[in-house]
Amino acid sequence: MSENIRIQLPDGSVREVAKGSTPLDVANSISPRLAAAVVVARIRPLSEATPGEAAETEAKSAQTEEAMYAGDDPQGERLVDLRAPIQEDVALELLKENDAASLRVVRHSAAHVMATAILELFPETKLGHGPATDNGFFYDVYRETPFTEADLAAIEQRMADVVKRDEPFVRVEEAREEGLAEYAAQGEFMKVHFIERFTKPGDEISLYKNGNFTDFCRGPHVPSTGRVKAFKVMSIAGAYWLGKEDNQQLQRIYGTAFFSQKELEAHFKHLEEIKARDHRVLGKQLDLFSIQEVAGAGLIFWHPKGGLIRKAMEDWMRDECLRRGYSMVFTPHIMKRELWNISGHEAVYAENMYPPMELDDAEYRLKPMNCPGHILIYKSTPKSYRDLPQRYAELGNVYRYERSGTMHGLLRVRGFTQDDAHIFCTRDQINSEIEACLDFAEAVLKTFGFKEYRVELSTHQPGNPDFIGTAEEWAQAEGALKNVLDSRGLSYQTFPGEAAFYGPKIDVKLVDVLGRLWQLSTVQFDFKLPQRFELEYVGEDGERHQPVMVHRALFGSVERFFGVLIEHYAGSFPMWLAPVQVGIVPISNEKHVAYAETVKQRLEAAGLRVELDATNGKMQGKIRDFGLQKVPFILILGDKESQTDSVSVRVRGGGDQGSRTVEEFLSLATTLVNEHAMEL
RNA sequence: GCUGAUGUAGCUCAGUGGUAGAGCACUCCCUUGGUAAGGGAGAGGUCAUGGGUUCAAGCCCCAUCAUCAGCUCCA
Repeated sequence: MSENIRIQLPDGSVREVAKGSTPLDVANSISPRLAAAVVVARIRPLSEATPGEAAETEAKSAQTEEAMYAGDDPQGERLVDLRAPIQEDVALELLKENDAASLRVVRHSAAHVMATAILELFPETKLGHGPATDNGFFYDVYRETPFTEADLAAIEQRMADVVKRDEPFVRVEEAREEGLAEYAAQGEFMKVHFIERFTKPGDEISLYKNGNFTDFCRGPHVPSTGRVKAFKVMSIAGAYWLGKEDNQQLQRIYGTAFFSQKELEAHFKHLEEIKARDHRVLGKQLDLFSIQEVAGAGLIFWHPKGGLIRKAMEDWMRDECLRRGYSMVFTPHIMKRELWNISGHEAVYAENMYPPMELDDAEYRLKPMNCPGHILIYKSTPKSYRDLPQRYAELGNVYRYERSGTMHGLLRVRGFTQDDAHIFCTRDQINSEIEACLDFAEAVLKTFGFKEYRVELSTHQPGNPDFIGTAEEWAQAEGALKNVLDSRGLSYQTFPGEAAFYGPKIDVKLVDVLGRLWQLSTVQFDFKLPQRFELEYVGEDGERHQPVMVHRALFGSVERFFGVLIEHYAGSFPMWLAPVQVGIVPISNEKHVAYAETVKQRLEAAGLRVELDATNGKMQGKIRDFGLQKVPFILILGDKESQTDSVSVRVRGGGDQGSRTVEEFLSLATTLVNEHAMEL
């Protein structure tokens, strides 16, 4: 008895096909060319009332194991193989290669192709999991001996063979216990773990086979290995089994795949672009900063040009703090161990701190945070409710021990400068203060040219002793932060267990020009340190009360912010930040240096940062040098200019702009500086 | 901290056991020019550090340090 089901296509048309037909059948019935182009299908059952938009949460968590293996909501839409029989009325989308979901599928299939190749070449290897990632895919494997570069090349070659064989990916269902037994017999301990974790006794588990290779996998996959047309084995790195440091280490082999060689090449070009923006590379090329082996890892030397940029950043920050009612304070770099006992850092933060140093009869420690210092200032005199809020700001140098191997240019260091502030206020003032902090954070992002950002709320993990304080206190603090976010209408994600040990926090992560996310600003609520230090103020009622604290850093770390700025601008800083704003090139040293000197002086008198190249060389070379240094304006000065009190202007990225009088140029340049203009 | 790779001139890199190389940058000389590289000469290296193997080590072995790609952690 043949039963029919209804297939609704994206254009709204409905087809009746025999129950058990596959997406490929449907594609073939439309056109053979479509059937050849389609990669995977997305279906949504029509029978039940289906939620309109359900797919929102998927992207973010796609890399977690749960998301990789847990079944989709059967009511919602899901991706299926082209050969998966359809058993009910569905809305069907046939996804071709241009669909983002297809790319993930082909990458996942590429991971299987790689695993196939690995097992053919190195049969002793045990498989972990092999998901698609944002940029490609990886497969975690376990093997006693490490893979070498040559092994990777061999794997890549063998993958080409597997692709050439064009083996169909076949989905097979089998009893869970059967699968478990087989994998256990083969010593595939990781597969056994995954099956036990992601399926229940009595379940059918799904396996995907291509040729002789079988993998426990949820799918879907492209129809056959031949569809994995452009791929590359990229690199190898260690990864802990299940992400836990005390577990054994696996070898994670990274690769990437695309539908065409052209896209693969474009991807490598994109990687080149990212590399060209790398702040470590630009920091060297533009002579902004260095890290010196002889001084120690993770410690930054700011060179003169980086120093000028830092000064511009800090000047803006200090002015803005004063304008917003902060006081500037300064606290010592080392303080007695006793202080860190009181603050609780000794108890929960010691492993991130430099070891104590003995001085006279006391032990001192380098500060990893500025809060205790600011607290001591607060405590130094009695406070009345009339004094609150007290907002203490400091560009404080802190030192934290970071494990070797974690450092990364300016972005992850051992010594850095926090634009740190602590606000001591009454409970009534919490909302307005946190709100003001968020407003300040937005001003920072806007001023420095970032248009997009994300807000994250980090809360504690109940029962975890690393978080000091009672459940009530945490509930109150987390409630306060949520209130502010909600009342400001900000959308945010919540991360349980990510709070600082003394209180919950709001993090603002910015999105740079390449769409990358950076953790910078943080606003943290703290009820605990005021208790530990027994802070008080005298209220209107004449009684003693305890203030609460807000910790806030907006650059986060001046070093990290600088690193992000370098990459965001690719070293082409806007006028107000550029270390050299104007480069002057005399056409002939003999004839034009004198005039060039006078122009330089006039520009400098107006506060501009000017460099005159009077070295022996041709003007073309000097223009090139300033160009490579990404100087915003280059002025060419020759006979014509000296006779008319003018300058010939070249603008970064725009070439020759013709002549202006010195006055005209001066007013243009100073306006760009004063307005913090992003464009030249 | 862990896995893998790397460390040679200021920078980018070549150099597979037998007297350390290139380009750029630098110094000097010639050249004095019209919008992204004129020409010539010179100087510059404890081959990351410390051990070891060898008649002989930049090269092979061990350890340490640093860097890179990740894991873990984080501002």
